[in-house]
Parts: sequence; C-alpha cells; structure tokens
Amino acid sequence: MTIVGVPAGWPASEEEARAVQDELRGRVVLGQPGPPPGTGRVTGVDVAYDDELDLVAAAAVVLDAATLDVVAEATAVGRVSFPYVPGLLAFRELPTVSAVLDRLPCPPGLVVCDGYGLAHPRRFGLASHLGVLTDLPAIGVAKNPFTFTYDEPAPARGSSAPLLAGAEEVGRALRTRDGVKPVFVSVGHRVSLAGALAHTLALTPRFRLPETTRRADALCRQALREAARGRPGAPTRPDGTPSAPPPPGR
DNA sequence: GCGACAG
DNA sequence: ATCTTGTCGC
Repeated sequence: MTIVGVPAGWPASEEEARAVQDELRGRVVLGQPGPPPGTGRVTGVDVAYDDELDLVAAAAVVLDAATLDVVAEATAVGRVSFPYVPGLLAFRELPTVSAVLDRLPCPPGLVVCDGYGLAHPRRFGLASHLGVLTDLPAIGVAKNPFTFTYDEPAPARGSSAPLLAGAEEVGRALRTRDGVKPVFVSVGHRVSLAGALAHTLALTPRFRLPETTRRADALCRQALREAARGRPGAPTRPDGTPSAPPPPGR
C-alpha cells in the first residue's frame, strides 16, 4: 500500500503555516451561490489518526445529492504532516485529503469538510484551504463552536443562529434535528452561507451530522485499522526478524 | 501571564 | 482526534 508523504516545502513551523494562510486567504471565492442543493454530487472527507504509528487515513465518499446513495469511495493513508494546533488543522489533514480526492474515479462536486471554513482565527480554515487548493466548492460543518460564540437556535430542525467572532458573523449554529445540539456551518470556497446551510439540511434527514461526514468517518477509521494492522508498533515475525522493510519516505 | 481552542 | 462499558432507545 502506498503511503502518502509530506509534500516538499510543507510548513515546518506554526509561524510558517500562519504565513501560508495569510498568503492563500486572498484566493478564497465568496459570494457565489454554489451548486443547487439536492442536485449533482456531494462528497464527504474525513481523517483518522494513529499518532503512535505516525499514520493518518483519509476517506472521501461521493453521494448522489438527491438520493444520498453512495456513488464512489476512496481512501488514502499517509504520515502525519503537522501536529494538531488549533487554527492550523489544515496542515495536519490536507496532504492526505488531497491525495484521497485525486483517487476518486469521478468529480466530487461539493466537498463537505469536518471542521471550519471562514469560521477561523484568520478566516481560512480547512474548508477554505481545501477549496482554494482544488478550486472545488467546499463548506465546513463542525461539531463544536471552537472559539466562537452563538445564541441557542430555536429547538426545531432548520433553526439557526449566527456564529460570531465578536460582532462578525463567520457562520451559523444550525439545528439539524429537533432538540439536538446544533452543528456549526461555515463557508469554504465558492458557496454562499445560505447554500451551505441548505446543503447541510439536505444531508441530515435522519442524524445530526451530515451523511457525507458519517460515511467518510466510518470509512477512514476502517482504512486506519487496516493500515495499522499491517504495521504493528514493533513489527516482528514468529522468528523475531523484522516483518517488513521500513516504508520509503516520500 | 493563564486558560481555551476545529480534528 | 483518541482513550473506553454499559446502557437507554428506536
């Protein structure tokens, strides 16, 4: 199995990573409506980690937006490319996520990320970054409010309240199920906030989290288990010799 | 300076 | 993210 490495020139420090965000931020396209909800394809991407083994597994699951049926899937396994630092999540996930999108047999359509887009300290979260690198329409749907504030949306599914960075609205707290904790939606690239909300609702007919995220989450965990199975911490055969040569760096 | 902080 | 048993409910 090929292991995705860390790209040459990938930021090695937090300072460098923040500079990259400041540089790429200007390439985000806002104000486009984005694809009509319920049409075309919607792709969920997610990542799972094994820091012990220095492995990261990414999955992309393409759904028919109208039926939510799975149209295509792909996985990719890579090495951890950056530590988890709030505000720099993209540098941890992007190399493997880009690789997994490249492996899809069809165009992804709208990409739904597990995390934020505009709702970010420098307004350039994972969904924005991925959108800029691929030029695909992208949105972020997160499970937590991060550092932002919001008022509780009304209890009915579909209700939302502004997600605020001070007085600036950077996204919405959206109730996807009656009486259940909201999700936090923000714009990534080439999609409006209204479009992002509509897509999120179309993807949550039954559960709090989008079908895209749920499918991608299950798949990347499975891919990680399979990758880790082949690479135990101290790989040995019954006779004690190494079971596999060290994987070539990339 | 301290605490909080997407995944 | 990940560590983790049982438990309540559809």
